[in-house]
Amino acid sequence: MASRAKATIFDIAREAGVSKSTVSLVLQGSGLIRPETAVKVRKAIEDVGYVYNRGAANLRKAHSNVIGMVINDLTNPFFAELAVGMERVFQSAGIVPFMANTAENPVRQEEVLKSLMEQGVAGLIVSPARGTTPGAFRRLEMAGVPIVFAMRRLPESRIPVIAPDNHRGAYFATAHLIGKGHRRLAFFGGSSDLVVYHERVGGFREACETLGIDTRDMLVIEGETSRKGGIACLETALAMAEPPTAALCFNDAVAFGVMLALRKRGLEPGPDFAVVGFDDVIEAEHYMPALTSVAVDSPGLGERAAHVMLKMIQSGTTRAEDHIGAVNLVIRESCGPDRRTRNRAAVVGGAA
Amino acid sequence: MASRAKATIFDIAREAGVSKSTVSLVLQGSGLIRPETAVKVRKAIEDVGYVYNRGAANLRKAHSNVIGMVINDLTNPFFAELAVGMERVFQSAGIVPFMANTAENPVRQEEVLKSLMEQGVAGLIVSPARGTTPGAFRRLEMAGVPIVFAMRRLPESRIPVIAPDNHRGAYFATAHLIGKGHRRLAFFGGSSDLVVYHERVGGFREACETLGIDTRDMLVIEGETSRKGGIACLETALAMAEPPTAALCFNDAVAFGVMLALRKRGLEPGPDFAVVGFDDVIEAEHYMPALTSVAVDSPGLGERAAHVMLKMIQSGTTRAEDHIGAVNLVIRESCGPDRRTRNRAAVVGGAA
DNA sequence: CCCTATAAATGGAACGTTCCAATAAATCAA
DNA sequence: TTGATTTATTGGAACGTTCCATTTATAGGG
Repeated sequence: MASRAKATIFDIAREAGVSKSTVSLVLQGSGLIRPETAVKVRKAIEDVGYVYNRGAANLRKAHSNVIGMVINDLTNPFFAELAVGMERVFQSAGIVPFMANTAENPVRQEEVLKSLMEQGVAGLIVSPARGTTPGAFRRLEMAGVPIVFAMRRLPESRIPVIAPDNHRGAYFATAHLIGKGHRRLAFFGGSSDLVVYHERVGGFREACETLGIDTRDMLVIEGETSRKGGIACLETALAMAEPPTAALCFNDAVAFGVMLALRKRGLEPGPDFAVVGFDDVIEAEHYMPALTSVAVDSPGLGERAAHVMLKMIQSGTTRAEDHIGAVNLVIRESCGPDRRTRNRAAVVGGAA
Repeated sequence: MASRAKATIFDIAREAGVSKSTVSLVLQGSGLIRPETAVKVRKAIEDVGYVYNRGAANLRKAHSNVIGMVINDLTNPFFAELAVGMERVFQSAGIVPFMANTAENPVRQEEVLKSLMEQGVAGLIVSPARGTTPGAFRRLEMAGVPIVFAMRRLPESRIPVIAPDNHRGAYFATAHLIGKGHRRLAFFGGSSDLVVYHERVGGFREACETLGIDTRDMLVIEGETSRKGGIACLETALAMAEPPTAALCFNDAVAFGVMLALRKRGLEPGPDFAVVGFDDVIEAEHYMPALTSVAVDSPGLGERAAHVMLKMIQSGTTRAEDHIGAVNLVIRESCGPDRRTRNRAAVVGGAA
């Protein structure tokens, strides 16, 4: 019986022979209602095809149960997994989060945030777009909306962050390369407008310095964080007078690009040039050769971010502790000619 | 200056020395307001840190500008791209769509749909989860919410569908294999609870029959639509007395699995066993060997779906034409030992 | 049988907007 | 000057809910 105009609690009330207040109480599962009455009301709800108007409710209720997840790049499986991790915990909390993609575009991000604010979100988990200005979240903060950053942080912000231990991951990976005997190393890809970049390069530098690599033997080449960027980085590096023999890549996409470019030049990734990735996406394991990479557990970080968010909402605060997630260097076949570990994946590292 | 209680149009009105109605008009960009007044109001809006309450507005306005996109699997880049295509269109229409992931779970999907309805969506684009029951969208339809299916359809539904020409794509791919001289062919992966599966298998069958392949020489093996599924299919096939020499795979993930399993057995994908994928995800091009696959242009389909949705909303209808998108067989290196086309990508086909 | 305590149900105001009808001010034609 | 017309602005009701303060019914104690 689809009536054109949508039914309200008044229609249900009439149908069930009670008052609108009673219907409201039933809707909220209040124990104040006599069970038989509740049954009667629920039947009426079913009969008239009623759909709850959350907008109207929120008008009165102070806060909504809507949580927004703002992701910088959904086509990157890495971030998609982050989103999925968050969804999992919200689901079990009975909340349906809304996702929006910013496609690494700060302007787009602005629109998305505005829209979510207007929608009256109870909280926001954000993986900020590259180039986000420090003031982008001012309005949200002013409005007292709880915010959590995931995977990425902003330079000078007091908003809590859930992110992997980039520094340590880069350190482990670099140490691994040095342990394989490499003495001239490169860091490929990424750009300095990302805090993550500085953390990873920082880990790379610290490992080099600590383990006795000369400053002139460490090479940092910025580039796109994509296959294309990886290809470009390798070209640049190999064009040098004294090229590096190994590279830590900003992420796995860059690493795939590097391997592709090596092949194109007739070089074999691994024996001829060692490459390590970062993020450990699913493809890393299935690549030829399988890519050694720093695993960051993005679904786990997503879950963590969601938990922090729920706690913030529950306690009505806008502050929370940062959380730096453990990383693991997953050793596969792409780095160094060490035949002992060839064809066998091993795990070392494991940060606090 | 962030006042704890959020500002309303009344606060702005007081601040600017006008009435709430004037503020409302300014907010809607009405031309009825004297420009100087509008300026004054806009300044007040800025000063008090006002955020528009869309929920309250929708209460009055009949319909919201919220559009929901319900995706069955966001970690699959194929569907993520679909979503991105849709977003692009909505963005340029000034709409921020909300995405939700159902993770191929009909129960989850039910929750998501309910939540979106309560939120008062103006329209819904859905890639339904596997195993969705025919009645899952009844309430939405009753409520008169415009719905479009993308990529997937439901068996007996009158909801408009935007999907690739699966039948023709499978036909082209199969014809290509037969053209390479293969005479015993398999279809790998997928399961019959998906309409897409029947379309693709249908195309495969038709090509075989039309081009003179004996029925006993065409093999259909169901399986998971993942790498793992592909591996399993190949094992099954090669264990047969008279194994096939080529396979069309349900999607690229299955194809990757098949290639992996071939390698593990010391066989070279291409020369030793031809494999064709479906969907043409980005990795297909970069794989070793590069995968021949049926390209379906998912962002394009997403855009199309979004356009159809906008038109439905605009015209207040709940009906629209189906749209079957063109497909292209992108020939790379993974099928058949034909050296002439080796290392060169070529495009054939191109459906209406 | 009355008074009080408890349980169940209810009416009204409020939430922040939009939109219509109405008013006030300014302009114009005669 | 007067009435008609146009231009800007405004108050009030309505949207669908929640929640508080009441009311009504039911039971218990003396």
